[in-house]
Amino acid sequence: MSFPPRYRAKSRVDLSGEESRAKAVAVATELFATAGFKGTSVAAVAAKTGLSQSGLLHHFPSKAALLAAVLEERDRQDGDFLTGTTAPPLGWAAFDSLTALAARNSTRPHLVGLFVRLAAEAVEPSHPAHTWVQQHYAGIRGWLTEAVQAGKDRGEIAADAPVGTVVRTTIAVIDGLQQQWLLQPGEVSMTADFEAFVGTLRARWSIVGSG
Amino acid sequence: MSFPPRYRAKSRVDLSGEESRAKAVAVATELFATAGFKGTSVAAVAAKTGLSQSGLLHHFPSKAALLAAVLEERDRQDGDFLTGTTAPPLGWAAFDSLTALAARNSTRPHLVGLFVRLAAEAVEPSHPAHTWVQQHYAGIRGWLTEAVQAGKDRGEIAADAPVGTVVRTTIAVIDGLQQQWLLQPGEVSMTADFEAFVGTLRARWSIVGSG
DNA sequence: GTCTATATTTCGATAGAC
DNA sequence: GTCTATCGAAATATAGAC
Repeated sequence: MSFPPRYRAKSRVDLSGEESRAKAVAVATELFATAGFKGTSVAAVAAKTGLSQSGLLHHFPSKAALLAAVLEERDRQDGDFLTGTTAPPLGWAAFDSLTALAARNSTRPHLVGLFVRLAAEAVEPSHPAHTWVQQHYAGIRGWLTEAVQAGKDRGEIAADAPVGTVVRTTIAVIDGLQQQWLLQPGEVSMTADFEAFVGTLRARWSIVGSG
Repeated sequence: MSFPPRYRAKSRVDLSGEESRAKAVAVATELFATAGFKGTSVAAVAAKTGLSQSGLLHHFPSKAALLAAVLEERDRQDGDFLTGTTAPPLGWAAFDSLTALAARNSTRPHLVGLFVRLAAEAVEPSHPAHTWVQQHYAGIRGWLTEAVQAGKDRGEIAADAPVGTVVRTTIAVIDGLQQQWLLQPGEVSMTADFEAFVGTLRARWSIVGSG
């Protein structure tokens, strides 16, 4: 038999509290992904977490703070994939990494839904996720731009390939396929379609013998 | 000097009422485009229209009915462009029509924002615009699929071109470029980027001498 | 056709007990 | 850390006068 909570040593981490918080973030991710930020109430997150509304707001001072925690967690899960500590892939290898990312996302509809919903909502500068969305796009744009430029430098990608257009179009394909995938679950393969798109890019801009 | 309204002939169309309704639809389009459906209040639409909330709800029994009117008007403005009475363009000409549509949309941020916002929101089956969004995608998918297939039949597009993938990717590029265009106003040309994308498709799937 | 007034929920957030 | 209770604001929608 263990001591009741109030007799625990002060230095002990309150795991139960941490778990509640983590569960709330997971629940909020799911609800934000399906109903959006505006369309999700704090009460709904609390109920599905198994807390009262006040109990939830003990961990997050406001709804916006809850969103911030959700985005932070998303970045933590996804961040290492493209911008991790390992050297970023360059040239066509970067597109292969994006294909792998598409395959990975195909198993995580919640994170895809979260991004699609928030990217659309947060177009407005006043939206609490606006800065995050802008930074997300700036990040992947910069990452891919460097990869394409490096591909040119090493003679893998044609020197006259329009870097900006290729980068923007590639990002557009990923985003657009996600939208269709969410709308037609099971009928679309983001991975296969993106792979085919990369194939057309290679056919157009590869330097023969290196692609 | 004209008679006061109550003495007008009964059969006369009340233009002032029609105008209020039309203005409300225009205002709602703008607000739905920027703040989304969930994020826009009936009161906000009424205020910007110059009506009281009840005055607005006289024309539309509910907020969902207002949305329906907005979508109907959007379809009316856009419908004739791709699916009009004229014969639909076939083969590569269909992609040129899409380029023209991109150019046209570049002058109408409200309608682009409306679509991007609603397409993301209405992924959920319970959203009042869900059916509309699904029908919109089904429509453009069918339209483009027929065009590509016809391009094959007339020997314009390679017989081994993957129709479904080309169609889905093309739609994805349009949607994705719209998202980036909304997020980076002025820094992106949807038209130029889409045109370049069509160029890569042509380079890959054109039958020499006919593209 | 438009208004004022109001009914009814639901929202985000706070106060204070345990 | 979690709860009950509650506040104030904002939401959709309705009733009835003009």
